[in-house]
Parts: sequence; C-alpha cells; structure tokens
Amino acid sequence: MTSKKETLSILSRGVEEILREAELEERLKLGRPLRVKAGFDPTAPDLHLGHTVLINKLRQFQDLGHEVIFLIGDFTGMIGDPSGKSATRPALTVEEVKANAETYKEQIFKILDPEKTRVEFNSRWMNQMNAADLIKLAARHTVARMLERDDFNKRYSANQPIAIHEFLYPLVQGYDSVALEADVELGGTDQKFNLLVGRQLQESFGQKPQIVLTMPLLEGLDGVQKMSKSLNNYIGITEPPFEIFGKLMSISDDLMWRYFELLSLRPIAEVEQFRQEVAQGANPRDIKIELALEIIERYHSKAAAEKAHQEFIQRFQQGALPEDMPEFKLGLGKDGLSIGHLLKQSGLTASTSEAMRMIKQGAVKLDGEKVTDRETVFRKAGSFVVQVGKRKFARITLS
RNA sequence: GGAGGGGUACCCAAGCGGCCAACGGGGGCAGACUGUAAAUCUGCUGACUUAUGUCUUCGUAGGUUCGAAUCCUACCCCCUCCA
Repeated sequence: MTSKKETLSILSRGVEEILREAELEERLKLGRPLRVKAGFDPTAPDLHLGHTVLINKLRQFQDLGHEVIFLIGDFTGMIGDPSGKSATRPALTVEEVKANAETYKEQIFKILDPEKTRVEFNSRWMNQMNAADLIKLAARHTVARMLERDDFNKRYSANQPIAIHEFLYPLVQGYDSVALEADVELGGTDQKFNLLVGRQLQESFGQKPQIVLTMPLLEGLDGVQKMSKSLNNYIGITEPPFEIFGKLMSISDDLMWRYFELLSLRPIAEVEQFRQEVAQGANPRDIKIELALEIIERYHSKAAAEKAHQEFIQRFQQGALPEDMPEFKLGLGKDGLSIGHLLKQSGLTASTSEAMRMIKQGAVKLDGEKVTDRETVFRKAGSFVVQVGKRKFARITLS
C-alpha cells in the first residue's frame, strides 16, 4: 500500500496546478475510488506524446485504484464549432465519431488498463436534453463569469465577435461533470476555465465540486512551442519505433528532463538518479536512450525498442546503411541518366534544381563516395546506393 | 450604407516603373563541429537534363509601357473607424 504522502506526490508530479490541493487530500482520505474524468475532442484521434501527458496522469490515478472515465465529446463534435479560432471545426457524423472512438481506444489502452477504464460519450445525456433544459442550464451561469475566460475577454474588449453558442461549450463540458458526478477532472492548462465551470455547476446542482488538475502542454521537439501536428514538432505514438528513437535522440538535453518528468512513468527518484549521473559526467546521450527505450516499449514492445536501439547504433554510431531502403529501377535511356534526374526520379530530392543544390553542398553520396560533379551522367547499367543528407537513402538499379 | 488601410514566396516583412526570382528576419534543408545532441559557424531555400539560358511567381482578370510586384481599370478577400 502506498502511503498518503506518496500518493499525493505521485499525483502531483508534473502537474501545473491543483484546485484545490486541500480538497484533493481530503477526498483521498475518504478511502473510496475517486471518479476521474478527462474529456477528449473526437476530431483528432491521432495521439502524439503531447496528449499522453494527460493520459499518463490518468494511468497514475488508475494505478492507485481510482476509476478513470475517458469521455469523448461527441455531442459537441457532432455540432461542430464554426467560431473562434482560425480553423473551423467540421461537424462529424455519427459514423466518424464511432470510428474515431475506436482509434482512440486502440491508442489509449497502450497506456490505460482497459479493464479499469470507463469510456463515455457525452451525447448519452446531452441528447436527452431539450431546449428548455438547456436554457435552464444556461441560467446557472452568468455572462460576466463567462467573460472572465481569457480568450473571451480578449475578443470582447477587442470588439471581436463571440457567438452565443461559444458560451454553451464550457457549460456543456461542465455539465458532463455533473452527469458523471466527477470527483476529479483533468485537462490541459488551456482548459482551466472550462474545468472550473464544471466545479461551479456541480456546486449549483448540489454536488461536491470536482477537484481540478491541470497538466502543462508539452513542448515539441523544438523545445519551445507546444507539441502539435501542425507545427510538425511531434512524435506520434503510432510512428515506427526507429522514427521515435531518432526523434527522441535529437531533442536537447534540457528538454530531455522535461520529457522524463511528463512522459516517463519511472519513479521520480530514478530520474533524480539520472540527473546526478549526468552531473557527475555521464553522457546525457545514454540517459536519453533510456527514455527512448521506455517510450517505444510502451507504444510498441520491448523487442521493438531493442531493435530500434540496435539500428540506431549501427546507423549513426557505426555509419552503416539502413536495413531497408527504398529501391528504384531506372532506365538509362539513349543519352544516359544525369545525376540530377536520378535524384529526382528516386524521390530523394523534390526537383532537379534541389538535386543540384544538394550536390553543391556536398550532401550527395554514391556508395559512400561524395559526388562533386554536378554534371555526372550514368551510362552503364549497375546497382548502387545513393544517399542525400544524413537520412535519405535509396538503392538504385540502372538498366 | 459611408471613410480609410491592406492582400508579396512556408510564416512575418521590405520593395512602389528597369540593377527583382524579389532586402531582412523566422522556419526548413545541407555542410562543419558533435552525442543524429543543444548552442555556434557557413551555405542553400521557384522550376527546367545548371544554362553568364529559358519559363512561371508579388490577391484575380484585363490594360498602359520597349519593360510592371511597382502605373491604370474592374472584381474578390481581410482589417480599422463611423452609421
């Protein structure tokens, strides 16, 4: 059995804010499993490591014996959200939501225990509501309080439009907590306001207000901006192991500690141990390898992690060629094939112009030999390996 | 409805008749250094069998001119102020 102090330290690891911590302590003392809820948008079922920060936290609750509710916001997803941000969210069909939900499950159960996870859809209770119910719900909150939310506030004072229904989203999310009688709700820091609406609504419905736990948004591979697909600074959990390995190895040492804190399930003491080793001169690279192994093992398998590690060593420490690389059979034609066209046709460069640039920069190798002559023309049949930069390879057969 | 400002390459942003394939910054890519680190330095960053060559690009469509991202006309879109 874990002691109360330990429990709290596990649960507060990496957390941005707990509202309110005293309440959490108190509720833990009740000795019953707490209902822990986290909501997910049904539009983007492709999880990356940034999303897993929150899910990891759910897992920690689960490990401590609490009940985790993975809530899919299909009701709101089916309405769509035409307002606010730059991109309009498209309304999803029932089928799409279902398909996305399945994908979600597949992915989250690599972290969560399916036996101990309750998956819910908020359409279950929201579809029961009629207009009068919704208005009654809306009556429980005020415009002034809505305007406290940062982005509403900014838009309001900047005279930018706020559609009425935008006020309804926090209400619906908050009502989810009422419907589920949640004890705890997790969310990203950007969700703080919505989570607090949940607290307030619960209170107004005579429930004990949920404890709100916000998780930081994970920095992406660049170490600065939040991890997101559109910024292309992410690691998807379904990516091939070797890719994940490589991406993790290329993060900065500073970022590595951040990732340990938020992505690793190792005890903090162990991470502290690593820190000390590095302080005493250990190569941070080797610690980074530990991180990469752990993460690949979770989303793939131990064997896959080992294999990625081996391949990494061979590729980058011993300079070996990758095991599989794309193969191309190209025709020589009457006048032979120029190097520029070869690179373009094999997809190693986007255009012959780019091919020429790459050669000029010394990035192109033929069987390990740097190509210096941009006008190289192949006239004889044969087979060889072409490399562009550090990562792009292809086996070419000319005939 | 009225007045004004603006739309330039992946993003920001100069240019306002020729020297503009378009300054500068960011991002990205490549090279050096390394631990595929990070940071730093250097180069590249429209396409075309690379050529002191051609073609396409500055919201869209036309026009003026030997010549336009730059001037004119129409249209579309965005922003600010007024009603």
